[in-house]
Amino acid sequence: MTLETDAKTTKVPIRRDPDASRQRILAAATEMFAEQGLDGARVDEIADRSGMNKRMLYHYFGNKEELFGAVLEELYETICRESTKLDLGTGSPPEAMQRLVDFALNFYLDNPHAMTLLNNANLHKARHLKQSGRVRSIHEPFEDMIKALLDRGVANGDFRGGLNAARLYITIVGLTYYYLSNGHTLSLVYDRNLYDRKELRAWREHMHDVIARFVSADQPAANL
Amino acid sequence: MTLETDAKTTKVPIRRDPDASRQRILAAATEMFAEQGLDGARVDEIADRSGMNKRMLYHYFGNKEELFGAVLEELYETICRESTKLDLGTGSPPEAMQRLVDFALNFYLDNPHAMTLLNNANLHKARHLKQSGRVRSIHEPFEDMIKALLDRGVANGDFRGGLNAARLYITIVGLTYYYLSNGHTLSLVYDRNLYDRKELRAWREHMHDVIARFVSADQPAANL
DNA sequence: GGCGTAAGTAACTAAATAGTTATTTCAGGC
DNA sequence: GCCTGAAATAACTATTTAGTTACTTACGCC
Repeated sequence: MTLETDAKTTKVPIRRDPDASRQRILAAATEMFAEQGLDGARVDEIADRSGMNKRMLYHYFGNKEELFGAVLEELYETICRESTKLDLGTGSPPEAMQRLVDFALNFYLDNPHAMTLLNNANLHKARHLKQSGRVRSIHEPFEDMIKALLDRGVANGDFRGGLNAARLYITIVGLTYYYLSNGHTLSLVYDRNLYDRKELRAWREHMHDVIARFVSADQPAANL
Repeated sequence: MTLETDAKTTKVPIRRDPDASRQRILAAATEMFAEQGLDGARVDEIADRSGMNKRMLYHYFGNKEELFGAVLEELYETICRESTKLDLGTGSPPEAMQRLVDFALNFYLDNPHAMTLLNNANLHKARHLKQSGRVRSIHEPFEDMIKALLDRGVANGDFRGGLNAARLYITIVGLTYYYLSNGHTLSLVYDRNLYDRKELRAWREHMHDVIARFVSADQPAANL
């Protein structure tokens, strides 16, 4: 960063920056926990990767478990921040629904960390997140956005009525998440690489198809 | 104590049973790995729980990683064994498809271990299964069964053509798996317990609905 | 019945690992 | 300028952990 003019001194003064230090630790921890899981991750390596002293990790976060909690909370914030960029109020409802599907798939493609982190959170029955309490409020606006889209689609005659926003969302993310998170074992079973471009493109189209048919008020385009 | 034939005085002879010993270790390991993950599980505790000496674990399985591999392989065998019990050749195609969906959901409900084990396998990019090679052959008959069902449904006029068996299967398991595996964080987000009977029943119906609409040749009846 | 091998045991070890202690260094308010 | 508390460091420790060693005990085969 910015350098002082005193190059002649024997000791290079250490520029302090608490916020940046905290953030660097959090970033290194996110990476490590995602790669190795909560128990597989090593505190010493997190410290090394962040370029910070291990003691600082305890200074800012208390202990390994709380650090993991902080990582998860930040993850939910990221999910929320990205989610609200989506404007589902414009375009035709079916087209907006496609954008919602694309958003979910793109998000987890761009944030591969997210899945292993969430898997670990669930392995521990989400106890690291239960303390937070913020999770719910973080999700709410997103939920409302989907509800509004469904209402708009029904009013429009594109979507059928009685659809549940939460179930729709779990469906979309489920299709994304399982494919990507279990892609290694699935690739083994099906003897091909589910992560390559062609396979991913096919899966995206498949998801569009499944969701379109699910919400559609009438026979989905196929062959009528 | 000069009596020599008394069983309880000197020593109780230990009955040996290699197969049973191996199996007990494997069962204890399955439990532990499922609860705590590969890195969270402790070799000493696996030994304790199985009632065996830790040395036996190394005798039968080599080391912790290979033991984990053995657990995963056994899991795939279980999945295969259960799968082939399904007879999708009888009943109407839509009814058989419903049974397939129920099978997936029931399997993961009855084998909660399976999901955390598979999550761990994927966290380590399935490297523990790559050695096995049996995985693919284990899956094949199941794949064929689904293909046959799809063909039957198309011939029947119930299902549309051009459906891909692998994608259908991934879709069904994805809907099951994500809901159950990430139920803890989802329950937090939606502020209700997704594992209770009512929620589970609703999700089962939702899955039937999604799949029925996906495979249907025509407009699926509104509330089948 | 005795003999070789596999099953089983207890106690050990070397390396890791989460968390601490004691101490120094900087930044900003007065 | 200087003083206080937060930021940072290096070296340490008490445990834990996967894996071993050296040994004993039962089973099956001739």
